[in-house]
Amino acid sequence: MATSVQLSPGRSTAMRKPKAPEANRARILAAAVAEFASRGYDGASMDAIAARTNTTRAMINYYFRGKEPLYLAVLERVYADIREAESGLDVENLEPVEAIRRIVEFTYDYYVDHEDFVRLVVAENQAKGRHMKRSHALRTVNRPIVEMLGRVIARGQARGDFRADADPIDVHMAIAALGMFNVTNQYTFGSLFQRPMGAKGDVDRRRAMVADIILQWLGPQPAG
Amino acid sequence: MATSVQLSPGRSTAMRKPKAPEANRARILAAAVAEFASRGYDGASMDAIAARTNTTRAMINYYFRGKEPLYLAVLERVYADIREAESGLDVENLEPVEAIRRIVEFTYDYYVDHEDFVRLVVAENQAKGRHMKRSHALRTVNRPIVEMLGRVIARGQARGDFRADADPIDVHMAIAALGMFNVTNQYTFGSLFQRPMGAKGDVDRRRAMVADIILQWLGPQPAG
DNA sequence: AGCGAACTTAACAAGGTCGTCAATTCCCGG
DNA sequence: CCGGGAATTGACGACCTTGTTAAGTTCGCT
Repeated sequence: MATSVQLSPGRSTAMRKPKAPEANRARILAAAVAEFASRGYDGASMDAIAARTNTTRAMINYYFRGKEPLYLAVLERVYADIREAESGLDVENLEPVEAIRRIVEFTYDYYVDHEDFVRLVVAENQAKGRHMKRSHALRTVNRPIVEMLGRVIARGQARGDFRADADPIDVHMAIAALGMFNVTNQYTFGSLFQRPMGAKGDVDRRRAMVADIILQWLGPQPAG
Repeated sequence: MATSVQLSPGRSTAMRKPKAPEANRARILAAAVAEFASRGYDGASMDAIAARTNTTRAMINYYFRGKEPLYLAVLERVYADIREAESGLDVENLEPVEAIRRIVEFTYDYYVDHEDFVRLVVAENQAKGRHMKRSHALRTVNRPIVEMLGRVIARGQARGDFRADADPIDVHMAIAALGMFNVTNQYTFGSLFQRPMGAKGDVDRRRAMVADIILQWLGPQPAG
């Protein structure tokens, strides 16, 4: 909408902080995360982001260089966040089965608690990874968690807990698929029998269910 | 005011269409499916749809009543398609384990072969089911497949093939989650180790994998 | 204090989108 | 042949979007 805000010079704006370079940047980025996650790339409006931050569209273009670079910064930000959260996982000292269970539960909870992240990932996939291709940093985000899984699986195989042909990437994919579906498809799927999903659903039960599915599958005996 | 799909009131052999009303309607709808699936609701352009059909935007608004009603018609169309395809599944005469395997394989293949459907479902979920709520027909689309699953699972439980607490909705959710993930997340996930997914991935291997996961989970012994 | 640079604001221009309306063509039945 | 209504066209108006630019403000440093 046409911003027809007329304010006398020296009134309310005078009380504003003199300078806030990095703080403003961070605030804009946070608002952009919310807006892009909520409305997608096309649906998101620079004015809406500006409105969330008490700044103007021109200022956003001053800090970032436009809509697309801002969106890329958003993607890199949320991916960096989950990577850091994953790094806090300490599973090397757990027995393989418990380690897998912890990884599954962490991943499941992270998706439930960070719906913005999930929505951004989905949006980027809907865009066929168009923007992601331009960021080299986003190419290897999944590697740490897969390597962690690989070490745990190898330990489990050495003990005979897991089947010999278990593949870390397949396992990660199954975990992510089952964990994300609750969040991503909660509207079309939840309409079925009014069964709530996502954060409002039966989180505890479903989290245990996903862990059971993965562990049953990883078990030593191949499919009969 | 017959705004909805109202055909000729009586079936008369002599009655003929003045021009090409239904043919154009169908062509517009098909183009709209492709455009909405490709670019999402906001990203889709009515002019682009018109361009795909050698017609004009005004004509689309003549047949349908605007962008949103058209989008709803698209949703109802693709959901009707999958429901009809599912109805062709004949699993009542199969043994429970084989029946589950067939259902999984059908669902998996349908997603791979109908990426448009999957993308539309994802888009609608990203929109928080905004448009879907207005269509009463879309409220019960998942019911047939879940009921089919319920009958198969009940048979399997009676034989002792499946665990007693298996829930059809949970099973359907797991199948859908694993099947959709390949298609929906192929870009962000496929970038990992350049492992192709979706229709270009190792379809046969992954399809069998999903069936194994489901059947292992359904197996009679609970998680040990 | 004064200067340069960072920061902020308001306004503009170009482009794109959608829905509608009056006018026109086309076909069919009388 | 001709009226009438369905089908189709072109054009208009209102709205929203983004990026830029020129002017103003504030700050840090010398």
